[in-house]
Amino acid sequence: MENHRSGCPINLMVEVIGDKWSLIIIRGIMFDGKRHFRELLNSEEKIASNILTDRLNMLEREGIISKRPDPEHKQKYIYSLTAAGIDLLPLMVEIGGWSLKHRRVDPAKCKHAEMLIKGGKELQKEIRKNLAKEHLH
Amino acid sequence: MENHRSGCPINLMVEVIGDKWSLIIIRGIMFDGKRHFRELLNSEEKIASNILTDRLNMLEREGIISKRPDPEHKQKYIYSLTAAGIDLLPLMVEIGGWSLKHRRVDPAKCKHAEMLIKGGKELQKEIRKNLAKEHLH
DNA sequence: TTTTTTTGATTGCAAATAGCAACTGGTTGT
DNA sequence: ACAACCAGTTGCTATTTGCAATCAAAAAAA
Repeated sequence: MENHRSGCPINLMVEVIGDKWSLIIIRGIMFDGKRHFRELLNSEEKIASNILTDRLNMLEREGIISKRPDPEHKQKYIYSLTAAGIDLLPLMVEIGGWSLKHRRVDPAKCKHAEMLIKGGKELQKEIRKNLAKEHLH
Repeated sequence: MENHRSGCPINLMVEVIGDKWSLIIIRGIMFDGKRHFRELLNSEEKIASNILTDRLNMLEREGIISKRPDPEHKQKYIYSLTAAGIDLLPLMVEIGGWSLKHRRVDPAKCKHAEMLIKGGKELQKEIRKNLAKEHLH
């Protein structure tokens, strides 16, 4: 049985991705085309391998990502976004926009964010379509 | 000096509100009209008073909320959203929308979220205006 | 075939964070 | 005077994170 602090929408989201790593992992899969454990491990923020293992399992259990064996490489797994994971796109865009406005971001690290803000809803729909094609198998 | 894991917009947001409580506190101030320590302490999720103290100080230091003495009550403080805090409104709406769609929310706890989704951009602008009036002193 | 490298993890331990209950000095209403 | 209330602190335990070393299986190189 699941035991939640409350059934409030904000809280239920926070209980899942309210930590220091989940959104970093989702960012890697969603925007950086990272699909393998090792690629995610090499993020700039230097996530530890045990934490990465833990979060990938959690995100899979929560229905945000899915995992399947890589047919091209017997010891690799391919991590994909589920429909729920892809639906986090607008949220990621909002986060990017807010940080762009209110944090001292590194301009070199904002290509995706700037493009997504400027591209508006149409670009977002385009990216959404691509994500669906590449992730929903 | 500030030491960040990276200058990426997603990461800089996660470093601030990537925990189990910050967004719960912001929700209380933004949607439930909570302006005093005691009101925030009585959230359904039962935040501990030391954590609340810590997060309020952090959110103030990060420029998301501000704090001033309550003129009507010498031992109370009034917590307000800053402009950056108010700019989190679209993010909160996205979170609500996502949870409404992908989590098993408690219908009784979704009045705000449902209203904000259905109300669209116009309602959001209206609420934004009210927040500005009540919080930016 | 043997060796080396790479894969997604696991382990052990220190440090940081969260959770919990009791408590504080000061303020307020009666 | 006094009980209730205020934001916040303290002391303690439990859980989570950070970090480095390590693992067996599979793949690549020799």
